[in-house]
Amino acid sequence: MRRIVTKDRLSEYKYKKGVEVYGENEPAVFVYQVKEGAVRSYKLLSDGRRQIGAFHLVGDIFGLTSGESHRFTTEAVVETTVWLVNRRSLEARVEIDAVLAGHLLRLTAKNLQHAENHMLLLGRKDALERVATFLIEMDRRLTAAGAMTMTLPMSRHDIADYLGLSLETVSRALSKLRRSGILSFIGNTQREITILDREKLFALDLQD
Amino acid sequence: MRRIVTKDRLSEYKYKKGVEVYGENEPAVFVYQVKEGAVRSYKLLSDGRRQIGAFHLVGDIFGLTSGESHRFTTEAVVETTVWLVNRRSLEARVEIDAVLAGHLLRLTAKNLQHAENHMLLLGRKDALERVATFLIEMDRRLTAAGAMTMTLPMSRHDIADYLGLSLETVSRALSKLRRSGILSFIGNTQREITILDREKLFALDLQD
DNA sequence: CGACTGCTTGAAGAAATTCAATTTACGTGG
DNA sequence: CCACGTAAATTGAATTTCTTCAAGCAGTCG
Repeated sequence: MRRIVTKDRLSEYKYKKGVEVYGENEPAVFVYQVKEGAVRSYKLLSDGRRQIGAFHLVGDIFGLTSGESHRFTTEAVVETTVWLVNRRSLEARVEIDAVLAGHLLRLTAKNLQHAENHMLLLGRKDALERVATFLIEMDRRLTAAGAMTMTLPMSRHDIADYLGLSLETVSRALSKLRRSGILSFIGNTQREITILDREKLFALDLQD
Repeated sequence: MRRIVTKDRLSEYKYKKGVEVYGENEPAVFVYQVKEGAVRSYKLLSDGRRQIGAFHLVGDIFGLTSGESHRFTTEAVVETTVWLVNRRSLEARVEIDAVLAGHLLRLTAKNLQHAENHMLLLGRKDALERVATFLIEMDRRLTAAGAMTMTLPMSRHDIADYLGLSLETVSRALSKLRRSGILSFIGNTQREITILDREKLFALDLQD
């Protein structure tokens, strides 16, 4: 796994399940990379409605912002270990290291691209399409090479708030995909999933 | 108005209403700035559903991407004049000009921030809240200082595809805001709007 | 073992979409 | 300059989709 700054002596930090890493509008002091676990980053409306903008999985860098403060709240989805780098020291290094500067720009651009695709999902896809897109994304990001199955770290509630749906609608969509033979739950948990028919799943995820 | 590269001899180009500037997945050759008019940038699903990710108004820079190709299609909303800069020459300049590099990074970060806020709108706000948020955004971006009224360049259909709604729902929300005395249409067009009660409008746009 | 959390499923309700009709504005050509 | 055809917007009614409310079940963790 590529770390943010390999030369640095990186601090490591552990967060228990559900614990906040940083809050929206807090000063951005550190940049983080997930060593183990998963993190959700979200915004809240004043009445409590929540929109998760992204899940950060093993290897992902998060907390990078060009402003002074964070624009999301982030929390550990499960027990999570992160590496962290002081933001100031990173910025200082950017001044002299053009390669690192390029890395950070491409990272921001990658985040932008994800957000752009997610706007299409949230604005124009129906519930089944959203869940299909989600499964394809997670399959790509957390199914080990050659493995048949993935273990979702997040709850139905988290998935719902990522997809702009209610948790019941997510559950119904997953049940529908299971009944139609596209996926199957493994063991006695509902978070271990095998994609049985990738063709059909891709067909539901209408290309843009 | 700050132009992309003031020292350059900038090319100018005109697009008639509805004409495409560039298509999604086309190689990114130019970076653009709106001199006059307005541009919409959008993604399509294969069955024609459209999600507009942003409107680019006078002064805005668009078409900047870190990849090789554009990730949106863009079209002139009305008769539009743009300045354009060759992307390669811009990148070459970035190598030596750290200030310009900083400008571009902050521009990408600004686009990201807009997308992040828009995800919250698309995922969690209801129709009236979306329209209120839209009006506040447009009021900020295109009401001249001191002016009481704004002229929207885009149709109800465009607004709908920006807000993830049907055009009828947008129309009904605007009518509701008019009936409740929050805004008023000027003249015989429905695109000139005066915000009569900013307080009430802001109250509908729940803070995050 | 038992409270609890997470998930599923059903039924009722709400919100937004679709279909449809009408009105109003707009541009073109006679 | 007016008439006509077209495009844009509004409004109502019917329908669809998703949400909310509710009940029940299973797995987990003290």
